[in-house]
Amino acid sequence: MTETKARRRAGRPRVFDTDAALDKAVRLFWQRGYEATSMADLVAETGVAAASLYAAFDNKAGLFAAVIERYAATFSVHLYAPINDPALSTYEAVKSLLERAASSFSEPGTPAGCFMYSAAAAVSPASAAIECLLRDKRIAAEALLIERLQRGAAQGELAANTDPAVLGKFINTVMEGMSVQARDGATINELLSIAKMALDRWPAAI
Amino acid sequence: MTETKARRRAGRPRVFDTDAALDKAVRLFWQRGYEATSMADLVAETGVAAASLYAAFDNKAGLFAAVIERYAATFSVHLYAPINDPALSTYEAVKSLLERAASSFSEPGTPAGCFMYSAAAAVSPASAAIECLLRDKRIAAEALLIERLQRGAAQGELAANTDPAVLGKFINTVMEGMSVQARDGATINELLSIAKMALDRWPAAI
DNA sequence: TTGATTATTGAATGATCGTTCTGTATCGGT
DNA sequence: ACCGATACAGAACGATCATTCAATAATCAA
Repeated sequence: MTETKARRRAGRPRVFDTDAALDKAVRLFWQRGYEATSMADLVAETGVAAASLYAAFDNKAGLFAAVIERYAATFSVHLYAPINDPALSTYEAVKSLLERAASSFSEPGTPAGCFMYSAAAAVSPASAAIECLLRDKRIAAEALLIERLQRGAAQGELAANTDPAVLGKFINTVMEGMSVQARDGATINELLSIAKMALDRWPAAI
Repeated sequence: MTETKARRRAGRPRVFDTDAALDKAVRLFWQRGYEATSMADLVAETGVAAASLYAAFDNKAGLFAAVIERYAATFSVHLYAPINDPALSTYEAVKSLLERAASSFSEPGTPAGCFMYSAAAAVSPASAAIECLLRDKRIAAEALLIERLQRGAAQGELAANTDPAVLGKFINTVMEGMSVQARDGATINELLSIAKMALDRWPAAI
C-alpha cells in the first residue's frame, strides 16, 4: 500500500502561510522594485520575522525568485492563457492577450503595469543575477508568443510575407510599452485603444 | 555700458567640470537606476568628492534632477529633433523618430534603452518625487508628439477618422516597449523591424 | 592686505541595509 | 519520556547608506 499523502517533515511545523507571505511580497516588489524593497519592508508587510523568511528562502534574492514564480503562477498564467487556447484563432488569441494586458495592467487592486517588466528594470551590478531572472522570463514569454504565431502561420492564418518572429516581437513590444503607460496612469480605455491600434492592419492571409 | 560676460561669483572657483561629472552620473543612473546607484558609486565614477557634489547639487535627488536635464539636453534633444523639423511630413517625422529610437536605444557606447523609461521604473515611497520627475518628462514628450500629430491632422495628413491622441500614445508606447527590448538585448535591426511594423499601422489620408 | 565668500578634502555622523546568532518552542520518531 | 530536527522571536552583526562637519584653500571686492 502506497502513502497517498506526503509525509510530514520532522521538526516544528511552519506557522506562516508561504503563499500568503509571497502574495504580500509580490505586491511590494511589484510596486517598488527589487532594490527599493528592503527586508524590513517585507517583514513589516508579511508579518513574518526576518529569520523565518531567511529560513524559508535563504536570502533576499531567493525570496525574489520565489516571488517571481508566485507572480507567474497567479498572474502571468491568466494573461497568457489565450495563447494556449486551441479554440481561438491566432488573431483572436493575440487580441485577447492584448486586451487582458490592458485590463490587468490597469487593475485597481494591484500595482500598475507588469511585475515582469518593472520590478528589476535597472539594478546594481551586484544584483545582475536578479535582472537576468526576469529577463529570462520575458524572453521565454516572447518565445511562447512567437511559437503560437508560427503555428498560426503554418495553418495559413498569416499573410505569406509575415515573419512570425518580427510580429511576435512587435506584439511583445507593445505590451511592454503598455506597462510603462499603465505605470504613468493610463486608463484601461487608453490601453485598449493602444491595443486596438496594434491589431489594426493585422497581416491576415488573403 | 553693460557687462557682456556673466560676472564671476565670489569665492573659490569650482575646480571640477559640472557637465563632465553629470555625463558620468548620467551613465551610472541610466545603467543602474536611481535607487541602485549610491553616492559612493557617483564619487568613484566622477572623481568628485562627496561634499563637492552636495555643495553643487544639494543632495542625491538634486543631482538626479540635474542628470535628467543633462540627459534631455544631450540625448532627448536629438531623439525628438524630427518632431520639430518643419521640412518633414508628419509620417516622415514619426518614422525618423522611431528609427532614431532604434539606433539610440541600441547604441553600443551607452547603456541600453532610454534613461527616461528605465532609470526610475520602480522606486521606494521615499523617492516618489524622483519617479514623478521622470514621469512628467515622459508625459511632456508624449504631449509634444501628440501636438505634432494634431498639426499633421489639421494639414490633412492623417485619415479623417484618426485620433491624434491615440496615435501618439500608440507610437509612444512602441518606443517605451523598444526600450525594454533594447535592455533585453535586441539589436538595432530587430528594433528597426519593430518600428517598421508600427509604421505599417500608419493611417494616411486617402 | 584684509575680510567675505565659496570650494575642497577627508573624516565622521546616525540610520538603515542584508544577514546571522542565541535561546526557546514544537513537531515526529522511538 | 526523550532525542533529533525544524521553526520561532528578538537582539545583534558588520557593511553600507546618504549626509554633514571641521579645517583649509582659492577667489573677489575693498
